Amino acid sequence: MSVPLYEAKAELFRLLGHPVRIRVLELLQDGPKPVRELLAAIEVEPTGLSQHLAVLRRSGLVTAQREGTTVVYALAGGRVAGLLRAARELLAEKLSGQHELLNELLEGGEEDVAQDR
Amino acid sequence: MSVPLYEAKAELFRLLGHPVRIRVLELLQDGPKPVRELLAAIEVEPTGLSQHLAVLRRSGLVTAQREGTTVVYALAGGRVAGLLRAARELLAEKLSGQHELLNELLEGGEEDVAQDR
DNA sequence: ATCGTAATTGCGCAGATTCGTAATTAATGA
DNA sequence: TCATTAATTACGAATCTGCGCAATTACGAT
Repeated sequence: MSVPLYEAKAELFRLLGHPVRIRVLELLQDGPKPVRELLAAIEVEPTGLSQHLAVLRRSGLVTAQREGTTVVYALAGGRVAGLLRAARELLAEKLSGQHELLNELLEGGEEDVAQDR
Repeated sequence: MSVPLYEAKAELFRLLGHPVRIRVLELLQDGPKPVRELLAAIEVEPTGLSQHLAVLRRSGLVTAQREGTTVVYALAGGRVAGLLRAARELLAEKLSGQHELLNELLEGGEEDVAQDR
């Protein structure tokens, strides 16, 4: 195999590492949408959106289809939603962890938390 | 909330978007490991590894603990593995999709694939 | 205290990403 | 054909990331 698996994985994550692209994917979870609609929902300029859509298209995460004067985008494959869900769960875990930590601090406990530094 | 959720999600993905960091997380899935061991497994220089470990530490994805002369890293929370698995599945889907496409092309079918440009 | 090893940090440079402006393509209607 | 709107691409400037080298911290042994 010419490209190690972990490189492909890193590449995938790197592609997802932008707010606009995340929002696009989330919006597309509810079904295909024309660019115009994405544009209305995501605070970004047309040219910027196009560029991010191009990234997602090239990577094969979404598909584009011309319909008359507009272009309709859709998720390519069902696994994208699963990945986004996993990310959401991880974030939830992390934030709740911080919440617990905050409580411990407020209660004035002395337990060492031993992290960072 | 000061930071929109989709920004946090994008940030999370961005953190994962590097081969070395992916490999570290994968290795840590089998349990905590000292830096020395990661270093032996990952083809990267000590200073580079440290920098990537620092990124993962700051983001709270891993924890570090000093044990005498070495430092032991571990995954912080079980959801990281789930995220990596989701990524693996997505990649598998994508690659198998390409495989099917290849077959269609070899069979000389005329069906339009309508993707990218 | 000094040395040696493990690991991290500071810093400068090369390369990649992102964003905006301007130019381009595609389709539709006058 | 010409004008208009939707969407994309080209390109340059500003910014961010990753990497290597040198310096630093932390710990244990002599």
